Amino acid sequence: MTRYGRDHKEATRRRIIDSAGRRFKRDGIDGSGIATLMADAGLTNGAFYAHFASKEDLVAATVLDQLRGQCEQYGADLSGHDGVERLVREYLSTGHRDEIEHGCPSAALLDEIGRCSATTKQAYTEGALAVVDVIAAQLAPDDPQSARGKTLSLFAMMIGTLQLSRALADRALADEVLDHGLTNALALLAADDADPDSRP
Amino acid sequence: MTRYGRDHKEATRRRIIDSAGRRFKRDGIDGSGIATLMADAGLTNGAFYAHFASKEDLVAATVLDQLRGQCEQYGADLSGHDGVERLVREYLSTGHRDEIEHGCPSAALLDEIGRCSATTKQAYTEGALAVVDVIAAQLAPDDPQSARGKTLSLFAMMIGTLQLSRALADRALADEVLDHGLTNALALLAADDADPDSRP
DNA sequence: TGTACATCAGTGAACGCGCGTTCACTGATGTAC
DNA sequence: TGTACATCAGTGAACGCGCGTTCACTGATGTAC
Repeated sequence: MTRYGRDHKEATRRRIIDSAGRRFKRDGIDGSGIATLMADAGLTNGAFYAHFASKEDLVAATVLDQLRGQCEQYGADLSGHDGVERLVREYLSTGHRDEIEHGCPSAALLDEIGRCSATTKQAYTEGALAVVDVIAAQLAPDDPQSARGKTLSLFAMMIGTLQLSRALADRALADEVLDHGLTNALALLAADDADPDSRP
Repeated sequence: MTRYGRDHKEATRRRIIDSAGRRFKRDGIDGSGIATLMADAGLTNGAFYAHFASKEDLVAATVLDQLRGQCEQYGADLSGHDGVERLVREYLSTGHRDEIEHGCPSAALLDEIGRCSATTKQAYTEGALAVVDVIAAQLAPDDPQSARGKTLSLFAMMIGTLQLSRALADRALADEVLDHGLTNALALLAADDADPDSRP
């Protein structure tokens, strides 16, 4: 039927999205041009529009794909008890901070995503909720919805902490940010949040 | 001596930095061109290099200026007891989220700053530390240094929360993120962090 | 089995445009006499 | 007080380049006979 094997084109599209994920996280969305993105995938610029309607279209597809990959990875990492604590420790590590292109897409791109089209923000919303649900399901297997608020805050805190650690020019201070972030993230995790309105 | 008044040029430089702060926060650093930045200040592109050595030079100056402005603003807002709590409530409000160009530069630009030159990251480091110190001094007037870790985490959490709220396409969910973020930020603020190593 | 044809993923040059940067020039101003 | 000159902040056109996008074309493949 198709001359290149049934899913040759689908595989190429996947290859573009995979390498674009790494490139976007490394150089930013605005900082990554079509020619570079295609060269990363071993192709030339002209082939791009056989796979995507526009750069924005690739951005939305890549953001969603990155977050789905994060879901799968976290789903595997979270097995066993203490799963979330291990995840938090891994997230707020110097290794994660220094390997941007293999790390969390939210930490690498969140403020840029806030400036993207509605379509991209919808893709982000869908993907981020899926990530949050994976974590919440581990925190409260009986009622994941009850843990969503805490999980959203934990997620936001980890993102901000990693970005801050990456933006600081002073290595010792950057490490200190991760350290304190870990302490406070674990405290948030351990906190009893039964009565959120009992503040003075 | 100088024909345009003693500080005419200095005033123009300030005008460029002020409007660049707003433009960068709105459109991103990569998303703001020299011609646009100069037009914002009521000038043409050619005059740019009489004030700055390069775009990076402007970026570094603007980042530092934005953070110093934040210091002054917070210094004023923090007066009186409950100052930090009021600051957190203001920061995690829908008003702050929806007024990016007048808001926190870290929330608008932090992941982009992480990709900037060492010079810009040094400017960011200096400015961010000053902001953190203003808050820490309010939390622990007798020993600000002791509150720095907690303040860094609070700052990171607020940045991540605002970015997340801005990136979500679902208004109700975005508001929920701010709500839970506020609850958990206030909990972090109220927490007794005397023994950070007493985790199970 | 061998040849003619249809398919279509990918090529590479070109489009107009805005980027960061440079530079010869303008023209309003303050100074000197 | 009036004129000639020096200063220099700002202008606007131009530089080469990379951007996102378009399109006529290539050439490897599978199908038909």
